[in-house]
Amino acid sequence: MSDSLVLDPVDLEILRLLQNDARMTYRDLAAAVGVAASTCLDRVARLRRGGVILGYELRVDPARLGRPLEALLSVQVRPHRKELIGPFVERVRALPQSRALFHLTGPDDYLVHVAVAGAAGLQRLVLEEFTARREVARVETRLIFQRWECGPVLPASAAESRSAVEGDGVVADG
Amino acid sequence: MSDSLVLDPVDLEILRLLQNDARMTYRDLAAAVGVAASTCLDRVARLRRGGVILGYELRVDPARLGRPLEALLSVQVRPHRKELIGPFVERVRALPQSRALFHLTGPDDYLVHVAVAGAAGLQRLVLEEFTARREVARVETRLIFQRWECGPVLPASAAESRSAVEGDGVVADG
DNA sequence: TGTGAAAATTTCAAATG
DNA sequence: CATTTGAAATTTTCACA
Repeated sequence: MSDSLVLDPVDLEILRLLQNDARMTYRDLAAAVGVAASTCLDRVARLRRGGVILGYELRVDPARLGRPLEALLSVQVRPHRKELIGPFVERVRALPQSRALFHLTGPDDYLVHVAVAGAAGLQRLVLEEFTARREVARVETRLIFQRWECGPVLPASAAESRSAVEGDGVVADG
Repeated sequence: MSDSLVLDPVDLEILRLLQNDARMTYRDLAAAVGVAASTCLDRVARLRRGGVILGYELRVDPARLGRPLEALLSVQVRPHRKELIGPFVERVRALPQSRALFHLTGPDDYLVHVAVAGAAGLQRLVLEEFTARREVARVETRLIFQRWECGPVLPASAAESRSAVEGDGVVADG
């Protein structure tokens, strides 16, 4: 858990490949990266100990499990006090429809990603589990038409972090 | 890819366990579920062929990769035509800061989940990659204070799908 | 679906540069 | 001192009962 964990090109390539397919064998990983399998094992163990790798997840299709409709619920929790938000968070996390929960800046404090069987199930969820609660002041429901995954998470480059108003021009695309 | 894939209790338990730890061995899985390892292998292969299991993901900590700040960008794409949104989607997906992209109902068409090095990097990203684009009419930025994972995705029960206004009472919590 | 054996992989201790 | 080698332990995988 040390905060300074130096990642060399081998680590980065391992992370890139494993984010593409987490079940790649150490043997294949080693061949792709150009080191021995045991070195891959060491590196992955170090990345795990260092907190870079948090775990291995199974990606499932909610639609195939009878949840073809996904939505994002923006929820405003009224008196935003610890005594209320603690139970609220735990209750939302325990809902079988919940996939993820975010605490955000802005007027809508929480965002809940849910997967449901259909519009009726969504209505029921919003009315019974959110609107009906005293601590919930407002719920805004938006359906997810489509979702795209993006590339692997890689270390931020120096250029990404530079301020937009200093350094080289802001919108100079010529 | 057949649409009707019957999932028995063994399948469900395998899905539940694998969503908890996708690297569980078939041997351990078999012991936990109470069937032979080869049966687990068969079931997982069937679930994969059936499209229930989409893949295996590595969960990494963006903060450990120099991206301690995450945000959600609500983006309104102005003339919402195919010729514009195709390139927009692909450009956003290719950004190293992007983690996920959603097409939503509502006034803000797209939601982009990003991970950046800090406020300066976020400002630069919003100004240069979104606001500066002709097709982007509006961007609203909300920071993610915290994120919680929820339980595994499991099949929707009949009760979940029932309409809220028919059947047994709506808010009868007595 | 289970059994058991073969193939492949993971994992580790000792050797290497 | 990280990396590789090579072999042992474990796991995956498959043919057949």
